[in-house]
Amino acid sequence: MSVNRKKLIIEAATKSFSLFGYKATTMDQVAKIANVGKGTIYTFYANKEELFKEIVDNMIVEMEQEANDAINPELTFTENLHLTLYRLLEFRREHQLMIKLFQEEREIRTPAVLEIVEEIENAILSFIAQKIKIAIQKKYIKECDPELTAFLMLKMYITLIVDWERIRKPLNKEEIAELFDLYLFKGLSL
Amino acid sequence: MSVNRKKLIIEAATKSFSLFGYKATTMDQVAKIANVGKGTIYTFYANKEELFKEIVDNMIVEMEQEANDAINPELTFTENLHLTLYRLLEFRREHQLMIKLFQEEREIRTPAVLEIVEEIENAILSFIAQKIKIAIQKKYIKECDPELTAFLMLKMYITLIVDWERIRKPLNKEEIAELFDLYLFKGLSL
DNA sequence: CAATTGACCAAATGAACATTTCGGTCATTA
DNA sequence: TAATGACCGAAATGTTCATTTGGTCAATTG
Repeated sequence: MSVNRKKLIIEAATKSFSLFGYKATTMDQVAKIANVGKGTIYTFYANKEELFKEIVDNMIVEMEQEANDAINPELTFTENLHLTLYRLLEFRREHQLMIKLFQEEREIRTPAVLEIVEEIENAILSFIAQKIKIAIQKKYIKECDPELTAFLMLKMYITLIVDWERIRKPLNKEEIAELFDLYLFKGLSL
Repeated sequence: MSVNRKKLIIEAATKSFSLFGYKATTMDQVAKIANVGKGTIYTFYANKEELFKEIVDNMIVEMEQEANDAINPELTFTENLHLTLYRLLEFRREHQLMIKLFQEEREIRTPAVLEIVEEIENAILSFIAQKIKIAIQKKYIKECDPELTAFLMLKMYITLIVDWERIRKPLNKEEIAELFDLYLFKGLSL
């Protein structure tokens, strides 16, 4: 074997999906970028969707590493949670593939992309839920449903960062941290 | 004047928009239901969109009455807030026009409907923001940005009722009240 | 004469058909 | 035996044309 063709294909596919999204990426294109015959792709992956899934799964693994790296054991749970979520959202903003996918999800609604975006959301959710479970065990926070809490946290974060930006001026890192802390942890009641 | 033609037109249009949505409602249809010449509609409204706006504005007024009726001065601010939001969401679920509009917003994306749905959301938001301002003044809750808080509350409520229902079993009225109270008012910190 | 009407028009819509694109196969090749 | 790219059919896309529909206005009505 002269070169690792599978690796070439993965690299080419990652590049193309990131640049053009799922729908606009053709198998011919991937084959061409990878300098590989189109049929070769089908010796490794049964179809376009499977190839896509491989690329996205790689990305999810990277995301989890990214998130874990953000955690600093010397800081409080709240601070760490915020750092982690923020890192994930920054990651999303930076990461070409992520951006293309979320765009494609709302604009084009390709079924394969809808499915995958849901998978990504689930990966993020179970990651957060995991951390919440530990926090409850260690009595850092009140007793609560970890999954529902994770869900609410993610939605709230997205609301603060993405949705609010659409109608008012965007909030910076510190403001978001403060608000997140006020609303979810301290609570509004006096 | 034998009959109030404007009233006939409003009733016919309300019926048709509620039943078929904005796009699927034709001016011929409205004229026919109202037993009125099509041209007569144009003596009262410049175009279809204006007629639509009249109908929706009526609905918003009804919604505000509905919400205000839900308020019971003997209950706490938190309880009242919950009752109000819940009533609004129930209202939305019950009200034909509201349902059709929200459907049309995500499925057909008629520009006129997108605009109007935004207007409805704004009406709800300023209503909540109003109540929050009073609550801050009266020291019922902590100092905070009323608009952002209203925005977050609405999104959180929708998350709990609509979004969560899509992935897990739906929450009932009491559960939602409890969660809303836990997360937003009491806070998670110990 | 003021209010009302519906035939009429231009623009938007969508059905039907033609054309192109693209995922996936497989006979051929190295 | 691994790799390839010409080829196939289905699905997406583009095109044409008949129908629908928002809006106008001359005729009509009371």
